Amino acid sequence: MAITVKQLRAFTAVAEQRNFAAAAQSLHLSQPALSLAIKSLEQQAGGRLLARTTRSFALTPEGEAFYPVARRLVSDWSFALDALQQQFSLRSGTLSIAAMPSFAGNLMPQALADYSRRFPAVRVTLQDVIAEQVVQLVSSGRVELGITFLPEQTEPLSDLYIEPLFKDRFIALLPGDHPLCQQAQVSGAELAGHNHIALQSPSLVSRLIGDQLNAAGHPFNPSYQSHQLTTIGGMVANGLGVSIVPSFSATQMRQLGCVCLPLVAPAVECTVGVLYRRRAALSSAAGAMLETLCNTFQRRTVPAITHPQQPLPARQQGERSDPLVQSPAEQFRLF
Amino acid sequence: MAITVKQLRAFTAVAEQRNFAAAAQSLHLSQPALSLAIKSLEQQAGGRLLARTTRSFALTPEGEAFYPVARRLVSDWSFALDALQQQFSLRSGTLSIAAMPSFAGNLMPQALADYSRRFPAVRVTLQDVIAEQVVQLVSSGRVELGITFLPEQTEPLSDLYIEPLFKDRFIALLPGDHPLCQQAQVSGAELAGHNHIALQSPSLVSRLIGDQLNAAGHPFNPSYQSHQLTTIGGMVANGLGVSIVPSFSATQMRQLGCVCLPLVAPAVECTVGVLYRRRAALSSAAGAMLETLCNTFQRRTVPAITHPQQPLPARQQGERSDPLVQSPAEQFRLF
DNA sequence: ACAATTAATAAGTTTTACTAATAACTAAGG
DNA sequence: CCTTAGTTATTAGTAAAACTTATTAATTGT
Repeated sequence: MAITVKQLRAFTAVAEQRNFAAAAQSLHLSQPALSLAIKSLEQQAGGRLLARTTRSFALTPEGEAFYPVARRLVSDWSFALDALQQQFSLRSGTLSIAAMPSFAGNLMPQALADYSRRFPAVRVTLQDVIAEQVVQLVSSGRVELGITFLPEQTEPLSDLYIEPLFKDRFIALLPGDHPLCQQAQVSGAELAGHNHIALQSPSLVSRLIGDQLNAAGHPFNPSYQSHQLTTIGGMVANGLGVSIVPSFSATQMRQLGCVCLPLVAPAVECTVGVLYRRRAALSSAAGAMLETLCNTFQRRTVPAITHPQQPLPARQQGERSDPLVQSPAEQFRLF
Repeated sequence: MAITVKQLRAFTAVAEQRNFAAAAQSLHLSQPALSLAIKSLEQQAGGRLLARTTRSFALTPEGEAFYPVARRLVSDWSFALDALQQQFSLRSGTLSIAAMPSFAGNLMPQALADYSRRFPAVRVTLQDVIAEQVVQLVSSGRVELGITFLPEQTEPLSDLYIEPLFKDRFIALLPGDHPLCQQAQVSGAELAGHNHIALQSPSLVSRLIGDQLNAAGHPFNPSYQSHQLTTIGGMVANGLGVSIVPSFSATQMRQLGCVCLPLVAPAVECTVGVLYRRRAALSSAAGAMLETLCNTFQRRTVPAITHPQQPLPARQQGERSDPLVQSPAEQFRLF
């Protein structure tokens, strides 16, 4: 027993059309239903809004005063709820994500292209920041998704969820004129004698590399550091030293004049994954991006993941079957 | 199947209390009902708003974005409908009425006092204008009620409704030192030889007076005219002539120094009534004023009305039994 | 006064909303 | 790892409401 949206719609329709039967039709209602709706509205309001007889029609002074108010209420209502539905159906909205620079520059574009082709109305903000900041941005809630290397075990990822994408095998970066370039691959031992150029250290990535090299008995003491992948590429290309970088930056590195060779003994590997706070709390826009990332990268070369991983069901844009259900197997927590 | 106000209230309550059971209680609902309301809201919106598990609670990004919107919608809704109910229950609102000056100055105050005692929150605007303008203001809709003398028959009152209040017998106005003042009453014949001072002429009132005097065989040719009753009183008091005015201005006239005597042979009578456009189209504020006027004046001295007239049922302020019903006998149309 | 038009009412059915009871799920504690 | 406590979801049954068709009442123009 409260005034409903339907009743206000009924009122505005009748006030506009000045005729119950016509208004009822435009509301897809029978005329008696409309009569009852108006009657109920008037009872709850405490007085008449429509001065109606069978042959004449007018608004009461109260009705006259209330009509624009009702119109406004109804239109605000529709507008707000349309906007909400639009957000869910990805016909609008914004998405903030963060990715480590190597990924943002080399792999992200193809996922972004796919995504924005499917959801052209969603505005995407991509921040390329170093791995540590990716984690920070996600856990502080300033971005919804973060893409970075996943620490192998028991790292301070607090209560973030992860979605592994693929395991990347790092590659050795050599100057074009370096003797090792003649080989088909390079070992940790062969790199040991050279100057190492690393991304800023201490950092997640350089620690990952260092750990794995050290575990194999090779020292890792970078001589130079840079924040930018392109700088590293340039330094290596100009003979300042060698470096170890993710394989997916190979194209970029070759363009800078480096030679890229597989790194073996030890093979330095690291898993790239997506971070987020709570699976259920992802926006539709973020959920769709996560799905796009999985579709694009999870069935990649090395299906390296320890957990059995099945790709997300391809949730189509038009399909609205039941976006609320989600397969529980999709999600798991770190440690 | 549409999003309802109740659902949005449910959403805001849960979002605020972060707990279904508590929110359900504050909404006077059972917890399952609230669950269903939220579920239905989410289904119609197209996605989740609340990221809830049995142990954790959060808003999804969409829910976070929608919460202030929902709050606003709900509060606008409540505000607008409260205002409407207030208007009907006469706890706010405005009322515009017009009355001819003699009534506005002499009788209206007591009705106004009663009204504003009962409905102190209603703002009343009273225009005192000549009879013709009263009719104009009512029929143009610029005031809701008009109080004036009613033309006896078939006058151009277009489609206005009337509520007769009482029949007033006009009185003769004489200078204090006039020989006729010694009499208990004055006849038309006795006034015939004197200068007549009338309200502006041609006007409804002076024509009414003239018609009735002429019908009795007495000439009526006013020598002076004035727009103001007080001016007429002053002129009569100073011996410029005699006049015929409504009896209810007697007090005012005596204060100005005139002598008031009953006018007989012919007794000039005219009915004072309330005009309005459509009974059903009266605002609550106007309806209450009409009722007040009837209560105050209809059971007065001369119950002169031709139509059988029963006073309006005293509709009390607090009583809200059924303000929509109205006894059909209360209303009738002129011609 | 009658016919035509329009709103209100009545009766019956379908749909919706609610409650109580129960199940399912999550996180904490043993 | 299992249990327990606390919380939400589901189910089933019932009460209420909203809707539709058919009918009645009322008003205005002829």
